[in-house]
Amino acid sequence: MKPQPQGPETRRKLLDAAAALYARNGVAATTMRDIAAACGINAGSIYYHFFSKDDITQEILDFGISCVIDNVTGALAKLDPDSSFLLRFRTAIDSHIRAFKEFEDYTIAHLRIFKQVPDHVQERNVVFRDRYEMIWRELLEEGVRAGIIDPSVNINAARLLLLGQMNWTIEWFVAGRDLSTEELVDLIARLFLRGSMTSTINRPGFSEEFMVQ
Amino acid sequence: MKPQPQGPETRRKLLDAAAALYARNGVAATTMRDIAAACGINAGSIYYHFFSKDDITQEILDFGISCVIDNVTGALAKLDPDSSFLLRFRTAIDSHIRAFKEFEDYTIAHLRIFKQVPDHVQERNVVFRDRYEMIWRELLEEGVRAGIIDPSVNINAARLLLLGQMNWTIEWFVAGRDLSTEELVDLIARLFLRGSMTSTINRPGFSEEFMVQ
DNA sequence: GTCTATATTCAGATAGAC
DNA sequence: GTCTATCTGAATATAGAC
Repeated sequence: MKPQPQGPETRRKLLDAAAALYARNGVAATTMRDIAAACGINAGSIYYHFFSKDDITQEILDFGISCVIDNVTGALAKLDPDSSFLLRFRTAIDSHIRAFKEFEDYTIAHLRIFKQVPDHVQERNVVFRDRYEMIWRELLEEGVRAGIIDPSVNINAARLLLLGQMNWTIEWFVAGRDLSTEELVDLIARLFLRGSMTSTINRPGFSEEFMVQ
Repeated sequence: MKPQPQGPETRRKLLDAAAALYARNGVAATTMRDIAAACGINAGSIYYHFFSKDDITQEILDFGISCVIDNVTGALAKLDPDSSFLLRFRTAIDSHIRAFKEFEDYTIAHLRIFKQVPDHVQERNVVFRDRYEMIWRELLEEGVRAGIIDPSVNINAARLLLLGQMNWTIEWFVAGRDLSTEELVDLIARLFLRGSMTSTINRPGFSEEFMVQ
């Protein structure tokens, strides 16, 4: 079953509407009246479903990351237990990008508003963020153990660069416009693993010469 | 001379204060009273220097990208005219990352608030954004012509991935904490050009096998 | 479970004194 | 060039009817 925020119909419609508005305009610029209007009810009625605006914000942030965790974890779990690191890596990228698309109002809201919400809301959400980082930390360590990723690479920084690159795709990627989702996933995996150089240049030994100032 | 927003002292102090507040809290959550208080004046006095809040926002967005353009353009111009693509590429990354740090209130504000400002403010700012993308477009095309970047790589998408990766560093990179700026720049250049694989695996021919599902 | 009505606070912006 | 004072609209949240 497709994951979704908890609760009855109207409550979920309110969250969906709020997520879309947050993603587009930010939290402070989104009013309770806007959220209510998008669901055809009045602002006062929201308070039957939620304690406060922060309460709504919290739920959107939490779902915006946990839906990605579930999608990536699920995709990796479905793989053959002894599938290669390369397949697992590509699967993780693929399920990350597809989750961002499938739940885009929540995931975009999550990324765009995180730094602009009250501290106590951020703090509760960090638990999810840490859990997600751990998935990627373990995956990259697996790549090092498998002899694929060079141990000389700072994999903490590399992980943050990789995730940042994927997160930023929400700002420009529109599936099927110039690029299919599959092509995007392939390119991200390729750049991270093999880079962009031609095969003839990208040979053992070149690493020592190529960065000399 | 270090670039900075135009105008007399108080005006610049107001912009500096507004940029810092925008970067931290977003536009809508930043009040004219907040900005004024950070400069030790009253809210009404701001209107001697600016027409409106949007006027301030526009100037912060425009400077937040033009300072990066100036820094990168300047760094590339200082290079020997026949320096290698590899040096020019690393220099561009280096000057981008350093400009983001040097003008961080403006650059972070730019990236965080862009999608949340009125359309007419965004539209005026897009001129600068396009100019910056052009610098990188030409640089990557130069890499293809030099035989360094594989022509099979979609360089439009690769450019957006690279810039996105660098932009996202504002969310996690603190110079000197786990990583120096130079190490970050090296890693970004390395991953984009050579990837993360070990030299023994990353040989010609491997490209055909490694991505099979 | 949603309504109307409203209390309270605070936003952006203006006017005119100094 | 900055001040004080204030207009006007709009925000979150509450209360009680239905």
